[in-house]
Amino acid sequence: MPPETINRCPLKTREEEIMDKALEMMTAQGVAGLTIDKLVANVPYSKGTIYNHFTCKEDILTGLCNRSVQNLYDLFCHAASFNGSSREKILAIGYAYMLYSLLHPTEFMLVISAKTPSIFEKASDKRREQHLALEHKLLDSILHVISEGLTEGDFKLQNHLSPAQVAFALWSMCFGTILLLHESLDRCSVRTEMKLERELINHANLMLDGLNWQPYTQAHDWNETIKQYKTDLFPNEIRQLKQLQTT
Amino acid sequence: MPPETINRCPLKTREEEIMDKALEMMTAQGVAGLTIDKLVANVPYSKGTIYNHFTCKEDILTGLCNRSVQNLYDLFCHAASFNGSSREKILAIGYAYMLYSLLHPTEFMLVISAKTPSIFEKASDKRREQHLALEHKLLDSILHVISEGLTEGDFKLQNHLSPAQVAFALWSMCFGTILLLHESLDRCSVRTEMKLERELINHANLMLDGLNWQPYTQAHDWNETIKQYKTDLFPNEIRQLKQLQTT
DNA sequence: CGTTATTTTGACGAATCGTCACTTATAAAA
DNA sequence: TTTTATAAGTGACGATTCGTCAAAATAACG
Repeated sequence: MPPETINRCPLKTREEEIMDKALEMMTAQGVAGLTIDKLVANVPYSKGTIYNHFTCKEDILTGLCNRSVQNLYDLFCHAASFNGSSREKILAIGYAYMLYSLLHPTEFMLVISAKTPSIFEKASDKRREQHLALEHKLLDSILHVISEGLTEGDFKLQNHLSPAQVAFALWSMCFGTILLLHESLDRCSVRTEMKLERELINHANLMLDGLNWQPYTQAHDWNETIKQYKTDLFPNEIRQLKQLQTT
Repeated sequence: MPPETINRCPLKTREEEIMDKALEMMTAQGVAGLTIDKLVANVPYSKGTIYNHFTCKEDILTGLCNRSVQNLYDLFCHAASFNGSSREKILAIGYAYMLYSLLHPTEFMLVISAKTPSIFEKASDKRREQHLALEHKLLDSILHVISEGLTEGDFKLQNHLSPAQVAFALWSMCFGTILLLHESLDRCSVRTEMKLERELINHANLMLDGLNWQPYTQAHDWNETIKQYKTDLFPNEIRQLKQLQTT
């Protein structure tokens, strides 16, 4: 018999260990900098062992992506706990999304690349299913705030929009904005004049106004709300971010 | 002396020929299916000649991406020529963006991958500059419709938003929506219940309502406008799309 | 200790990228 | 026409990289 009880736990740790090192290498040398051979050299296991945990390189990437979505989910839940109106909560989720993309650029980019057929198709079924489940969870956390807004009467569904459609509208809008303005991407021509935080808030407010989600942009001091995000809701993340920017 | 006048023209043709074949291979076998060796085998030129036109594989991808942005620009201009209100024109641009992504999925995905540092950094300076210039042109075509809407009094700039910010808001929103709902991406968990055309129009209308861009969603028959897009503005594209879907 | 089941290992084959020394083609000069 | 200079084309080659697999190491059990 093989080592059962003894190895079950270390096995999980080892998987994390491999992913940690892979992420470290990618952060240092870009996605293309991750090489199985180099990874083997930086990890106390051999190539065969790595291929025992992951079916291929793309499987490692998808695994990292999943871990990332889980972390993002946790941050979304924290954002939804903001002590304020439902509109402030939904905006906080968008803000959390942005913070995450800035704090963990490599992982954020990974979430996109992992959606690419060339990567996703090669990943193992196990990690693929995991990914879909996690994504669902993420959307649910947004849906939760939406139903809160509905029950509190802060906005009404119009034009035959379902809550899921509203959630998706907000999500895709944040996603597009962050993606196009992300530092990790080589500056688009627009990038020069645009500041991510400002534009994200603008876009979100435009869409929330379009939804007639109270209070309107004009009827509230949103700068004050954002200040609260920074000081009360995400003080740790803001501090980390400042640290990151000075180095 | 080398062949000057005689070769200058064929050189350009040859470059197109190589890119055409590369695109064909990628459409058939995915982005990973494109291999220099395979490309050499499918083209009447040798590897050395290819490397004479392109510095590396990534340079070919960026070249294809640029060609794609140019085509998209042409489509945007056509959309902006729609015979209707400024809001109808701006919505037509979003619709054109979607049509393009459906008609040329490989090229659409390329526009994203080409923004990835691992690709963009390796491309030649020449193609990088070209890319930025093309992207600027693309944004300008949107800006043009925005200033039209402003001069016609269909909406007003509010909250200190500049025309460029409005253009960017609309662009990034369309981009995010199309990207997340694109067939080329493996279905997100949301994908199942969402239809690209419907959601794109929804999102655009939400944002345009937020901008107070007249006429409001409720005050106009947008289904009729979309029907006009299909029959009057993009009859060829719609036909091609139907052909594509039946095969 | 010996046997059996499992994990770990790294050398290997296959595929791919990009280079470079050499060949071919073309046009000006003799 | 022949020669020569220069550009363009070629494909064999070295260098990487991926993923496999037979053999070695390890652990449990009799």
